[in-house]
Amino acid sequence: MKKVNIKALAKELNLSPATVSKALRDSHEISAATKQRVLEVAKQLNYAPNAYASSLRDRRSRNIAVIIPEVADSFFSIAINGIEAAIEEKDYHVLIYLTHELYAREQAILKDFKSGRVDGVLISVSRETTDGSHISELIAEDVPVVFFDRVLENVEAPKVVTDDFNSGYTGAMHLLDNGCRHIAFLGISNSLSISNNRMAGYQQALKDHHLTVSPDDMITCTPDTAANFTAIKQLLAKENRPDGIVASVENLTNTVYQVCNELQLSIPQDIKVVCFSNLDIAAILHPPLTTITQPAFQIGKAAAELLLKSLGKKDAPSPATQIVIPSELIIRGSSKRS
Amino acid sequence: MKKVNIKALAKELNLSPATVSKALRDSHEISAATKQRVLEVAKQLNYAPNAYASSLRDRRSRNIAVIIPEVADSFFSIAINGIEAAIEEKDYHVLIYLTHELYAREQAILKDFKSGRVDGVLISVSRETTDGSHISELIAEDVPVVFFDRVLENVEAPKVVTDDFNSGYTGAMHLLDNGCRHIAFLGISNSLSISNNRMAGYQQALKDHHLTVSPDDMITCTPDTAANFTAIKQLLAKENRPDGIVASVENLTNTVYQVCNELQLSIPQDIKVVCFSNLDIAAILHPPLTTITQPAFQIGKAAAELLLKSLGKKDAPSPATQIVIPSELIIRGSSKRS
DNA sequence: TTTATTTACGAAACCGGTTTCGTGAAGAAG
DNA sequence: CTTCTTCACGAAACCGGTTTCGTAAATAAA
Repeated sequence: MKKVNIKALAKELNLSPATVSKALRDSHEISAATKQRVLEVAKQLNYAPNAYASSLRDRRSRNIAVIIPEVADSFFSIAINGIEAAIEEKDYHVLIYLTHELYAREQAILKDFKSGRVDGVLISVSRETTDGSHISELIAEDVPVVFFDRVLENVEAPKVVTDDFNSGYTGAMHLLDNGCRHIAFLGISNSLSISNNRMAGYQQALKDHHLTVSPDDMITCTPDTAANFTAIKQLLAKENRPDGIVASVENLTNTVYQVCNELQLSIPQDIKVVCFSNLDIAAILHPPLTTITQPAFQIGKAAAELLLKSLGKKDAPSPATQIVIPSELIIRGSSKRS
Repeated sequence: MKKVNIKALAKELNLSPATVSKALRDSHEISAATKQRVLEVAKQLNYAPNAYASSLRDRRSRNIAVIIPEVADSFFSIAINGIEAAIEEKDYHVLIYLTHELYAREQAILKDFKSGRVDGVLISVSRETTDGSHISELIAEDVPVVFFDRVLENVEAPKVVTDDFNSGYTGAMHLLDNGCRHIAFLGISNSLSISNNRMAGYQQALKDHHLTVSPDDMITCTPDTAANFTAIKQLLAKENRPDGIVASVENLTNTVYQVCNELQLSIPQDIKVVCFSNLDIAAILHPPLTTITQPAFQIGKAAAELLLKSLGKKDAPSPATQIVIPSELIIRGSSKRS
């Protein structure tokens, strides 16, 4: 089968490409009879308009990009569903891009978007990202950007986040209430807002309990699982080891449990654990994991809705817009009072 | 900042767009001095070529599509990494599309690809997909397609799969060897090759042990978790309930464990469980889950490599190409002999 | 010195739709 | 019967790069 374009279609119909185009777009200038003829033959010939030609002419692609660090994290996979739910039927395509937590890749992806490849961007930045100039540049080129979850505070764009400070506070407070007196915090970055805010909440909880915050108890984890294992093991093997852990991302769960296993520390007797996580199987872990569950779907949806508004150009949200959707502490066995 | 296109750039340089274009593409017809000038001014003006214009002219987009049912499944999220690893540096973009297990959506996505939006497609079909005409039509339009994991046998296109029959056989055999005599199978579709092949392997294992295969013990699960819960609960609440379960996809793990929990059946004493899964946290479940782990990364990578070859048009793989990469049984607590 | 070749660049066509503008014909208004 | 609209459609420009082809100038070969 050959490529049947609008010209071929027009020839078949003995009409001009202009007329065919208008008929397909249901223009009022075309008679009902002609429209029907065109539609019929188009279907019969299996005509599919070239998306790039339209994009070129319209100067818009009807594509929006979702940039996330990784897809193997239930927060992001659920957030994507929220995004798609908002975009649904809006005649936009959702393109998913993964940075694999690499700043260089994030830069490269955004750079490519300056060319008009997408009409808007939803982004959750990588762990490595500290500088937001690549994002600001994109915004300067009139490509609307909306942050979700992992935001850069100093870039002027709408943001949708959860209440990271409160969540960190609540998580640590929960452990304190259950008897912990020496709590460690596992972050994923020194620059990332979510990590810092969650840590700040954790610190505040300690302070409110008149406990000192020790830098040794705050570890910054990396995407390297083996390295995290070593670091956490070192932390928990210390003489004066923590009796509680607040882990700031889902992917640390496995490592924490493995280390405890290896060190023969039993959860929650020896050490209690709270983890930011959206995994539904948290409930069937050994022991079931107490989680701070983020409203992933709602965050994705809200962010997409903001972006759609920005695209509408009608009532574009202010760059200062910040939507905060609270997380929920779900108490399970891993933090049970002994 | 305005959109700076090649014309504006040419004007700034006092050159023609043709010359600028050639300079940017490092054509031999352009002098080194001019090339450098162009490059400098292009960078200075922040010039980014319009991807759609190039695609239109070249009649290729340098995009490839990955179509999967869901991203919240570690098989697929890992497979994506494999795909990206193969595509890396090949100057192609990877676009991820989700069908959410809906045939209608799969059709809609593929239909859109007839327009030349992507140069090739990697697909793992939805549960609902039985008819492959939407895929055949795409192939007929000269868009190369490669199946991975969830393939349609009767569509002529290269395929990359794991040894589903053997895996089902091995999983069931493992349970039988550990004392099970009444094993149930949880599938996800009556038409999907992976589900059927895994089930066939399971059946063969039973036959080899001279056990009868009962239709009542083979459940077809849906994307509806609640419904699955009910069905599995019904199965396990029967008087003559199974003493072993082979679950054909990762997402069933949670439900199976939850049902056992609710029915107070302990794993593995009362019932042993094997599940197809790539979850690394299988090891920290309660009890640790025996899995059949698919080579997700390798499958993704191999599929992408086949597609790249198809795009090359040089040594395109035969449509009959079928690569089989074996899965691995990882024995853990959930199937331990009592 | 003449001819052949190479070099470096520009004009214009092209990819495939969309849209503006113009026009002939039919129908309505005067 | 004339004038004004409305209707239905086509020619051509356009979106932004890329490529073919042509050409003037510079250089090399004869």
